[in-house]
Amino acid sequence: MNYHFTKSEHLTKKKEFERVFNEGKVIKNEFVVLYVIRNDFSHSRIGLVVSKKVGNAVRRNRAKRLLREVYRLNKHLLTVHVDIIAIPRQPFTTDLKLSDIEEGFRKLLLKMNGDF
RNA sequence: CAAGUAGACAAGGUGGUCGCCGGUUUUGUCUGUUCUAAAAACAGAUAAAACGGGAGGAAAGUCCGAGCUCCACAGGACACAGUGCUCUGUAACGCAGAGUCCCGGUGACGGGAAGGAAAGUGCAACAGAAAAUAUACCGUCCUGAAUUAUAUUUGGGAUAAGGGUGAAAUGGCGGGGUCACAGCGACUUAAUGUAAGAGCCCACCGCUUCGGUGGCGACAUCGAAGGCCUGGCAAACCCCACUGGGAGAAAGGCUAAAUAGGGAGGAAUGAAGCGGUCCGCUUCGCUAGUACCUCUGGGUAAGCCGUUUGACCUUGCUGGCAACAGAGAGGCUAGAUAAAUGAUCACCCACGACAAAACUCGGCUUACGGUCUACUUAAAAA
RNA sequence: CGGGGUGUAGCGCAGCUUGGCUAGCGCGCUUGAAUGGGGUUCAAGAGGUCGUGGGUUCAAAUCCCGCCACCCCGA
Repeated sequence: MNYHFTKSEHLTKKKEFERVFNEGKVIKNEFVVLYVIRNDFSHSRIGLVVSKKVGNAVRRNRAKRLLREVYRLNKHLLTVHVDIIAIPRQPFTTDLKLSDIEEGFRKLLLKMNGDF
């Protein structure tokens, strides 16, 4: 099982973000909103968007790290290759632990397998 | 014990598992160069392994000061902005150290944009006669005129010892002293007398000037003289002194890609650099529109360098009250770019606050839980 | 990274230049009058740490300094 998470699995370019936002589908639960679209690579990629409303730089970093970690540990559940943008929702606080959001995130990934 | 003042310190630790960023070494693969080719070497990319590294005291706010880069190796004048007790430190500062003076506190200690009000302009509500002018005004007294008179109105003169307001009224406070020098009011009287009271005199404090002593200096202190003649506000304009050219890492440089070529302007009193104005400097250009230059609009917008060795850190020594400086030895300590330093489990200390680099330093300010050290405590309470 | 602005009554604003007049205006709110009742109208009234902490001054919403929050602009 591959738990690595290298830079080629990040969304980086402004145009890539715009493509996902404009053309992707929206999937969400109580913690996170995902924009998803199929890509042409042999792997999936993810980008993170955290607004200033989440808090100061330390809290925003914490939110990004939690989302990155939950993706890293569960991406093997994906059977399709997609580009994802993840945005934490209002009840997302930095007091959360990984186990609090992991179950919901898995269900969203499994839902993608059926939709794409 | 409590309350308080000043300063210093660390910023959870250890281990396991799964990850992230960049560095060095080794190995593999691919590409390029040298070469006829291979091997080998070098360079680059990529993958794996090993080794060692990976946020702060404020990294924050962006409030000052510098380095660095480009514009003239940043020049002159004006404008504008900032600073404003003294000396020292520093690359520099609006910072720091040591002092002076003033203010606050019982005290340890803390705070102070602390130059100039006889250069000029301005301001001071309400109250008050008056707010900077010692004149006027009110009051009092004498006197002339009008009115039949008490009285009222009005002209002139005298009186500056009355006018009690205000944040502020010609320095403050205490003592002496004056009543035929001038003279307001009170009590008293036939005349008169009595007490209070300013000018006046003296002492002390303050102020100004001069001189002595100490200190690099701010200033302190001692003595003498002057009766004080020019009140307050410059965080009002201003004056004086000093400082400041502008833009900022999206600076700036290189490579790649893209330069279709739309619109406007230009002629020696020209355009741009030059982001307050003028001068000066530099570059380009000067009888014609097609070329050149400038502005505007549109397009491309990927990578590398800058980018971490620096006014650096540690350590003891020397000089200095100190800030700091000097020479010596040792060390290399993040370098990301949709943006790395994390997740989880166990144990321990006994629950960990505020908060994360973005070119780099020196400060300031603000946020914040804890540990330690030194010092202070009048009044009240135990 | 750089530049600018705002904060005053429940809401929207003025006053700040040149410090003092009572911190004012509109809407809203309360009470009363008028109406059979409501609206309109009229009268009276309540409601303010002038964002926050210091400083200058006799006196600060106003001047100066430090913070906080929000908004806008440029590259």
